Amino acid sequence: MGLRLYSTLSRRLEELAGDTVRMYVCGPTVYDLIHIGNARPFIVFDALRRYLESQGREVIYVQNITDIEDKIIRKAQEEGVPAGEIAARYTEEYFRDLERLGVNRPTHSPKATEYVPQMIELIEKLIEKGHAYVADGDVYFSVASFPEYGKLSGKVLEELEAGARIAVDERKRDPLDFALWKAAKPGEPKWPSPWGGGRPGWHTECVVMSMDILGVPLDIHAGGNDLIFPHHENEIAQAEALTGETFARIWLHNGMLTVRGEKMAKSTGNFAYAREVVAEYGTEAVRYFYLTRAYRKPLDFSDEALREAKRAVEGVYDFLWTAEGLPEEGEVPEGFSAGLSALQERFHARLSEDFDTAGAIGALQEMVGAAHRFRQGGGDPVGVRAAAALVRKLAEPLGLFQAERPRAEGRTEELIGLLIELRTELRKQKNFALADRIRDRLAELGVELRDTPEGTVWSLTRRAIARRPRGPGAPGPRFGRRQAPRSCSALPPSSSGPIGR
RNA sequence: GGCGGCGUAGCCAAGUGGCAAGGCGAGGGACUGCAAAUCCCUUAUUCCCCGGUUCGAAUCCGGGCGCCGCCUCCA
Repeated sequence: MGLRLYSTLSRRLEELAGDTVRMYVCGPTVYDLIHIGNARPFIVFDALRRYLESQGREVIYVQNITDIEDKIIRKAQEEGVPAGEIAARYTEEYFRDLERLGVNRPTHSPKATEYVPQMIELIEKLIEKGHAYVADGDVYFSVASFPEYGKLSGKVLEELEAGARIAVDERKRDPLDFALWKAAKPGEPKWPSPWGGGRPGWHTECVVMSMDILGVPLDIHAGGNDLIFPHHENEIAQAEALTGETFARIWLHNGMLTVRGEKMAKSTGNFAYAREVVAEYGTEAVRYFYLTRAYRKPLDFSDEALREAKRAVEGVYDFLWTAEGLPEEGEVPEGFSAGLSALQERFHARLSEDFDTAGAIGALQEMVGAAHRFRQGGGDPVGVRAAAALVRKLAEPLGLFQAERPRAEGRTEELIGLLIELRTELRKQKNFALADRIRDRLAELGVELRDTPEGTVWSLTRRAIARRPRGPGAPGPRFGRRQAPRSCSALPPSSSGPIGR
């Protein structure tokens, strides 16, 4: 099945063709833990990648690590440690957070510091071609030398220049020119270059690393929509001024995560660390939260929204785990099977049109509902199992609904079985008081009993699975304003699991 | 001011020309000893407003209103 994606560059849907997809997604600057808003592109584009792979395509997925940058240097100075130590620490934490978010590792995770010689080479070529110039140990890209500047963001040079917000730097020939190379100030990390010790500018690394690993043109270049200008515009300018060829065919940009309508950002303090949110609601609730909203639209973060996502995920698991306990013999009636096929088609149709994960998940939910009704109507259990298997298979690329039912450990299962046996006897004797007491006490212990026509079944309760190791009155994560980001060591140890713990 | 986008039920949200998906919540009913789960019914005659195009518009066009993002580091 084909796939059309909305490209920021052309402002329309573009067919993504080819058996191999070369994809580049802007990664983190490793100066602090990522917040939950940062996680949006990681989750969404990871899901896209996995969907493409499920279609049988090969995806080479590159995501950079910006490990040298002003914020890292500032943090290092604050802590009195080398910048490299800060970068190494948060790089490691970043990969841990990806795991917590259920995001697969990129095929390549190049670091900026590993590409300094190549960046210098690129800058030299741009100078040779007259697109860049040296000023006092800095090197700037000359925006005026690239007539197509502004084509991604839709900006017009003259209007940008009229803008009063652009800081005027005496060394620049034009206020819009941007730094390719920054001379080091005393005490700052530096690499040798033809223009003296310094470090590369931010916009250059993505160009060099993507071209080195993937070549040009990229099939997909993706990131948050706050990167459209100037970051991605500047990437295009450098890459295309250098090669004269299209840098990336399709530009994808996700919408921002907001809090009460305002963009979540470190600088405004209205953020929550990704790992805190995962610890509170679980990996899948977070993914479901993101994937049930079109990736290009803004999405408002709140406790309520995450709780809702969590309940929805639990509902699906309830279905899956129940269905998978049903007998396997029998045949799936054709009518029901056809209904499932229609929903499966809808699932793919939705995804193939600008990766509408929300619409696709709607189709999965309908499968769940249809299966419930089928069973209620006396349908063959095998049909219900078939529906469950299909939901699992289709949701796999989305990183949802893959968890197995949690099992009790050791002899616990047998002991629970014994209690159920006794309780069944009590119910026969109409001793409901004692029977209910067993049920209530087990519930307190996190074991939920359900009396069905086929007998009593039990499960570790969704609520118990979700139970947090904190007192009932303890505060949850704070999503309000926060003054200073907390250090990593102040955070609780990592936790993971299919739907929280 | 420029550029881009958004406005669909109590809340979240899909749908971009042909009877308004889905989720969460709420109310009523069935089932149950009671629960839980599930099922059934009810919760948008209508998609921010006003015009226009069309046999037909939430969907296209024009004009408003409101909100947001970018224009500075930013996923």
